[in-house]
Amino acid sequence: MNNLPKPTKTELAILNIMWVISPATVRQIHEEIIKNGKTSYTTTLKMLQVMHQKGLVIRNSEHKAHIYEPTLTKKATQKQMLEDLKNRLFGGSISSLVLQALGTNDTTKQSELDEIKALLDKVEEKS
Amino acid sequence: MNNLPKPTKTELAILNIMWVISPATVRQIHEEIIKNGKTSYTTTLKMLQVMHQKGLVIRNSEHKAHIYEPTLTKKATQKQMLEDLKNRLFGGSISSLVLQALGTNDTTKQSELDEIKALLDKVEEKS
DNA sequence: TATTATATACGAGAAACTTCGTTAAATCAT
DNA sequence: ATGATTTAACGAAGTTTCTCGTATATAATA
Repeated sequence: MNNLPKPTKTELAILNIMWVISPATVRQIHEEIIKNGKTSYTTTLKMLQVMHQKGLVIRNSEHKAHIYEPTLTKKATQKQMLEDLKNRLFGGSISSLVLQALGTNDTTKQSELDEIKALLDKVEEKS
Repeated sequence: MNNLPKPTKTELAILNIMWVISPATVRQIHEEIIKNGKTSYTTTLKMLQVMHQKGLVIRNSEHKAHIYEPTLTKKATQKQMLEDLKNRLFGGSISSLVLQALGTNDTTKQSELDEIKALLDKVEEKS
């Protein structure tokens, strides 16, 4: 169980960058951000300060340029947000969510299908 | 392709009620809402007015008490929000999302597993 | 050491979301 | 018809989220 708030839209965009390049300075993160659109450096800085305040990222302040890192892994965040969506829109049923997800999609690779099947078998064994 | 904004947290809570009892008046929807927590009637009314403004609900104003209904079905909204989550947190890969969802969960019913498998086979045939 | 560059902190404004009170109109009951 | 009830409309205040400028401190460099 984690206690952290769900990241907002903008926070999630920043986390996505951090999961690739962190640990990183604000400058490094900001360089990535401005590849898709204008933003001030101080905007990025403020976002990270707020995220730190919320506990979404941890930081090392030993040096002048602080080093930031996500508190949760990408996988843990995926789990958290799937859980949230499941509860708020799928009546708490993960299989309902999965069914809808599979039904929606029409371009799943064979290798991925196999992976899903394998996982299904594993889940099945446990019951 | 639909053009509607993603419903906010509170809007989604209202939509969940409407998918069960709509078409419905503000009063009817509000009665459901106050079953879990206090809210003023005018708050519910305002939410519905804003949702109508955004196109999330349609309404019939022939009578004094307007009749509201969601614009999209629950299924269409599920699809929309899964699509959004997929793009923002799963690099656009639905199978990655499904794998994570199945891995997270440990209480899937056998009947649901069978349903998922059947759907997988169907998806597979199309390739 | 003095100047310049780079970083953090902070506050304030803009924008989106949520809540609620007041007003006025329509409907109902007496 | 008159008064009470129910409803919609509206504006405004409270919250959260996002953006940015200014001030200040630290580090680099000339």
